[in-house]
Amino acid sequence: MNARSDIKEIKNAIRAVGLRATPARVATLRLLRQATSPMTHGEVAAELDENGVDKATAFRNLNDMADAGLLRRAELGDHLYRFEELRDGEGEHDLHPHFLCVDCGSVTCLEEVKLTVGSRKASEQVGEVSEILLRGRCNNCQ
Amino acid sequence: MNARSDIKEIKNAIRAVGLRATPARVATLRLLRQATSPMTHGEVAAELDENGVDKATAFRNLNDMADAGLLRRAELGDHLYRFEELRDGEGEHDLHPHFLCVDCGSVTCLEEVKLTVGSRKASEQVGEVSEILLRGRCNNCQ
DNA sequence: TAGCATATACAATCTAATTGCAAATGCAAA
DNA sequence: TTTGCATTTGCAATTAGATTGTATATGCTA
Ligand SMILES: [Mn+2]
Ligand SMILES: [Mn+2]
Ligand SMILES: [Zn+2]
Ligand SMILES: [Zn+2]
Repeated sequence: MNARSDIKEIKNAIRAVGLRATPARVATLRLLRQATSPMTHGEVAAELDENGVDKATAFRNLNDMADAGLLRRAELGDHLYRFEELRDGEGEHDLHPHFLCVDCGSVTCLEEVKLTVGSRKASEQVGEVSEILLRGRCNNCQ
Repeated sequence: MNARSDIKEIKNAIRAVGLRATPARVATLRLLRQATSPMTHGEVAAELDENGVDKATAFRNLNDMADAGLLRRAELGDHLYRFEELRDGEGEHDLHPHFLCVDCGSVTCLEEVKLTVGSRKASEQVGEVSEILLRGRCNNCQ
C-alpha cells in the first residue's frame, strides 16, 4: 500500500531470487513496477543516474535480475534491450507478445495475441516458438 | 540461366530503382539471390571484402538498395540488420514473417504464418501491424 | 559486529553502424 | 567515343549501445 511496505515487498522479491537488495536494485524494480511498458537500459540508467548510480551498474543489475528470473529482457527489433518485471507465474515460456511502433518506439504489451492453429503448426516445424513480436505504426503515428 | 545473363538481369534490377549498377552492388544482389535466408551486414561485408569492397560501402549499398525498395532491411531482434531481396510484387505491406533462433541465430522465412482473427482485432486497436516476428529455438538447437 | 562474498564506481573496451571527405567511376549526352 | 558531372567508393574517424576489468565499498549471514 504505502511506500514503506512497497519497498519491503521489493526487497523481498529481489532476495527471493538470490540477489542482494541494494539501493540501486530497489530503485530499478520500483521504476519498472511504475512503468506501463518495458523500459530500455538507457531509460533506467538515466533515472538512476540522478541517484548517483553508474550506468554499468544499472545494466549489470538489469541483466542479473533478468538472469535470476525476476525480469524479462526483451529484444523488440530496434537494437535496444528493454526490461519488464515478469508477471507472477509467467515463466520463460508463455511470455506475452509486444507491439513496437517503428516510428515513435512506443511499446505495448499484448496479453491476448496468438497464432492461428495452422500457423502454429507451420512454425513448430521450424522450431519451438517462445516469443511473438509485432511491429508497425501505432495509432498516434498513423 | 547462365552467369552472364544473370548479371544482366541484376544490373537491370538495380538500375530499375534508380541506382548505378556498380560491381559492389551487383555482387551484393547476386549474394542475396543465392542466399536461402536474409544476410546480415557483416556476412555481406565479409564476402565483398574478398573483392576489395569496403564495409562502409557494403553497408551504404545495402541501405540504399533497401531505401530504393529493392531490398528489405529486417530487424529480427538480435541487434543485427539483415537484408533480403523483396519478392516480385511484395510491397512494404504483406511482408512475410520470420523465425529467429535465439541460440544459433539462424533465420527462416515463414510465408504462411498469420494471427487469429481475435488477435488481429486486438492488435489493430494498438496500431497497424506491418511485421510479425517469431523467436525461439530451432530444431537443431533443442 | 566481524568476515567475506557480492555489488559498485569509474574507466576502458567492444561491436555494429554511420559519417566526412577527397578521389574514382558509371552513365547519359554530345 | 569522349566528355561532364552527379553518384559512388575507399579510408579513417566517429557514434551509440552494451560490456568488462578492477580496486573499493557494502549487504548479509553467522
Ligand atoms: Mn510486456
Ligand atoms: Mn524472408
Ligand atoms: Zn508510434
Ligand atoms: Zn538454432
